[in-house]
Amino acid sequence: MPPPKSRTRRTDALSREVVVRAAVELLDEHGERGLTFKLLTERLQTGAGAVYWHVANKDELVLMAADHVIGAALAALSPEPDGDAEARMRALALAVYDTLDQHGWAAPHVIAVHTMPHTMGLLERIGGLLAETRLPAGRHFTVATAILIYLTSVTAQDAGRASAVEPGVSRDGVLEHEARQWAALDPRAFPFVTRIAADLARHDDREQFLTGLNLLLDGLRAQVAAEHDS
Amino acid sequence: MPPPKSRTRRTDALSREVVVRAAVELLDEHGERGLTFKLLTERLQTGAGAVYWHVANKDELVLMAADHVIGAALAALSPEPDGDAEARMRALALAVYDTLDQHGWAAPHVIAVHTMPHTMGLLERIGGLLAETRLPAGRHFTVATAILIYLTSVTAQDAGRASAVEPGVSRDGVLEHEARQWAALDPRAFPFVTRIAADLARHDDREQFLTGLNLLLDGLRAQVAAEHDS
DNA sequence: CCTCCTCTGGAATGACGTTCCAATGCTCGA
DNA sequence: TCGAGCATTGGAACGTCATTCCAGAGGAGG
Repeated sequence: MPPPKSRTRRTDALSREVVVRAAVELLDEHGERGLTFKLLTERLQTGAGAVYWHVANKDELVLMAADHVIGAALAALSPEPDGDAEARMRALALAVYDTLDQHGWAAPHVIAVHTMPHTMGLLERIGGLLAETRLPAGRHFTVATAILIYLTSVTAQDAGRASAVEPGVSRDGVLEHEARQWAALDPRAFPFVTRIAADLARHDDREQFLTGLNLLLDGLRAQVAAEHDS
Repeated sequence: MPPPKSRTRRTDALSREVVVRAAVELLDEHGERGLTFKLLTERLQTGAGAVYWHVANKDELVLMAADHVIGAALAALSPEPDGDAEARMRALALAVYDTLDQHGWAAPHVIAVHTMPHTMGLLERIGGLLAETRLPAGRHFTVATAILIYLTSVTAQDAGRASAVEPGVSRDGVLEHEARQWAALDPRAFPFVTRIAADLARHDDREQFLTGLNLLLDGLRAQVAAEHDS
């Protein structure tokens, strides 16, 4: 135990890294709303001023925490799996999906700024796979960002449902309730929504993510083929 | 002018509708962070208690404001345009994109809950167009929600960049700064990102949205064709 | 040993969302 | 026409939070 009371320099030095890691822990435990400087300083056994010496403000802290999570996901993935570019794209996307699903607060922040180091690493991975296809280079930017956006935002959507309200209701509970609302609509005004209400209650988030991703990848393949024909 | 001072019932009655409309105004003017009950009660010439009589809390208010915006966008679109289902899908998506682009705060909330009345209206429109294609009914739910999610989340991304910091920097300024950061990376570690850095500065959000949407629609057409072959 | 400079802890501040409550006038039955 | 009850209002009060401020403590370098 380091000297406990005196207003002195600590041996277990504070640092950006330490603060961010503690923030990730608290975000995982309590969600974005539950991350407060009170909790953070308690866990770090320090005061607000010390934390503010290392990070500019709460926004920046959350941003760095989200980037930290993406970095961990990419690091855990390092050995490139086998298969063609499309299969590896799917594997990459699913790995990131699973990570963001575990850290429900992170997804909305991943693409908030384009210059977070690990977000750029993720985009680099996507782009590297894209470069293996015969998609014209002029479209690489658009397609890569479309995939990145789809990935992060669908996850944000799924995770938001999971952690919307703290305890009491499960993800399934929310879905069932929403599905009942859909089913109760007037079928003449809402023929489509009433028809698919059951699908909402039954669907699996991860599987649906994959279906949408396949839609994107099929579109990509179709565009490559069309380009090649003409 | 109604009686100005006495703590009395007003002739220009408060109502959910009035409160939500005022909230939309303030959100447009000051963004989500700038919407406070102080500003709201000042504009409505009332007190906090009166507002809380009509809405449960700030979260619900923002949700209703976002739904209000979607409702306005759908209403302005009512006459169905010509063309096949795919063309009309594009027109619908672009109209909603433009509306959400004008109300930068709204997009993240549109799909936060599946039971907002006008969100369901939007899904109904998408589904109606989907039903005209030969996509098997079993996939309608997944594809429709994939399109809805793409629509709202790309808009959220674009709008976030526009209104991230209040004044001082334009959308172009942010993009240019981000592009410079990309270009400054080590090309050996980030061959892809450095190569497309110029595209980031040059790209048009709306056009890119359309490209991604076309990717989805091409994928849809390819899947329909494949289904029909087998 | 003295002097910056880095880093720390906690007190103080101001803004905000939300709750509470006394007061008011409309509505409706008598 | 009158009174009771109820929907509605305005604002004061409260607790929480992010952020700022500051007085100091150690280490590094002269």
